[in-house]
Amino acid sequence: MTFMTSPSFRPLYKQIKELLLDGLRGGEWRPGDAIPSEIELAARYRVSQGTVRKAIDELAADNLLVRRQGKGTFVASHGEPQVRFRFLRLAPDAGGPVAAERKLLDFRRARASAETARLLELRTGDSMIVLTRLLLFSGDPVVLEEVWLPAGLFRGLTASAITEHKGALYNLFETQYGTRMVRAEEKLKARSADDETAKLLALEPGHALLEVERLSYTYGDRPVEWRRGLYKTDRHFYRSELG
Amino acid sequence: MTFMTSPSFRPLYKQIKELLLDGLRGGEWRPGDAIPSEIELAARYRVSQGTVRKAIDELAADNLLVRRQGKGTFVASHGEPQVRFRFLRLAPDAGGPVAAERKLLDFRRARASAETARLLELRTGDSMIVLTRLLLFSGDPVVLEEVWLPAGLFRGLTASAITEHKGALYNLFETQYGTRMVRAEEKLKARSADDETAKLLALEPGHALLEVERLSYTYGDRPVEWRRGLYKTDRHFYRSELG
DNA sequence: GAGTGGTCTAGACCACTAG
DNA sequence: TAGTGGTCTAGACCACTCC
Repeated sequence: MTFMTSPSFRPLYKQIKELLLDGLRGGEWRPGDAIPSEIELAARYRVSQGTVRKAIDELAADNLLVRRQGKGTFVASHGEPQVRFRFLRLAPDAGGPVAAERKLLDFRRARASAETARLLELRTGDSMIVLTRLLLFSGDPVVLEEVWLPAGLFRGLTASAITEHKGALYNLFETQYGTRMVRAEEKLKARSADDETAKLLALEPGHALLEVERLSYTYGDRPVEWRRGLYKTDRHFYRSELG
Repeated sequence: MTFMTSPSFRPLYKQIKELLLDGLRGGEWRPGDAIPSEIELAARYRVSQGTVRKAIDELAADNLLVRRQGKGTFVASHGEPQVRFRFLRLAPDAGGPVAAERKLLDFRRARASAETARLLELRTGDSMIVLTRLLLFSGDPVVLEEVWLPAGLFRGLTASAITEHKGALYNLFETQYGTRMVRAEEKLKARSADDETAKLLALEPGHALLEVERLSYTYGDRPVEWRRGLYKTDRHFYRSELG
């Protein structure tokens, strides 16, 4: 199976990668599952093991799969602790563990504004779920954030499901609603606290806060969540790496 | 050449990678140069082309090398326009090109504080170069930053060399002083403008600003620059990607 | 056409994990 | 010991660039 006749040439391993992505999107293998072995996949797709390998390499580089020598290749999951820190970029000035307490302040339904609809590729007025929550570190309120989700993707999501869930929101989403957040883009600005925010974050109005807007994507670059967070950066900072 | 006898097994391609890194560190190939072809390197190191290939793959993934099909493999350089946006994460709210004007406000020598010395792995009191500059976008001052450099690495650096140089500072550093910035870590906080900053950024004192501290590294994870920037985020935002 | 990186294959063998 | 991913090789051929 070695046909590549230009023009518009598409490498075999890229095609295999697409097939594997289809399996991930379609739920054939779910977060935490092992996918078939390289030899098995090579036989299934009638290509050499090396070609499957290269496809998997790229998916692993994209953080969609995790290879474990001797054990197999697994679908990446927000259940693994190290993954959480890829999405929560806040770290304490003084080292030490980050044990966050989450307090759900509000849970409601709303209609998508023109702007929200545009970002999430929905129609204006589409039904959405909005939740407001507070993150506290050792009792100190540090993050106030609002999360917007398309209601269609999270049918049956309730406030108590969130408060009772242990672990990250993204873990709940992937285990209960089959939506895995794969990557996100954030836009940061500095902003002064308004009265209500100041009260919730236990600081004076006008205090400088870090505003973080996040658009999260699932497989295939489909946007499925929008967040706006206000971070108190008195004893924490946002870490960014420039490669 | 296929000896790998555990324990403390180190793959051949990792060793080749180290050898290539030595060449980069030592200046055998300079930014913009082509390195020898894969076949040539395979012959030099007595390994197969595939092994060299894997070493180069990793260096390319680290943004140290750039592959160009049909032409060769080149040492990454800050001269290429697309690289600049890997380090300047500020983008305008309304799209459009980012043409920044740079104004050097101050150029002086100083001694490393204990904190600076710790970060840059120097000794307290070591000689340093400090420059303060303003970045303007379409005439509007947006970034005020202070850059700390070990004087030993940048002998002969003058204010006029900086003001006369076209292109990014990092481009000047790599072409004139042989120090290429490979990656950086940034810590972000929100902060209120003090009187002097407010004046320079044309805003009122107390205005919320984004504070960005950057530690930049050259080959081999050696820290060689520390920066502190204050960003006006009224019409610009800092972009971050969570993989 | 010559030279470069890019793809694909087939096979051998090593390192790691688990039963 | 069997099965998995990881390394390494040798060789064939393709795509791209430049002369």
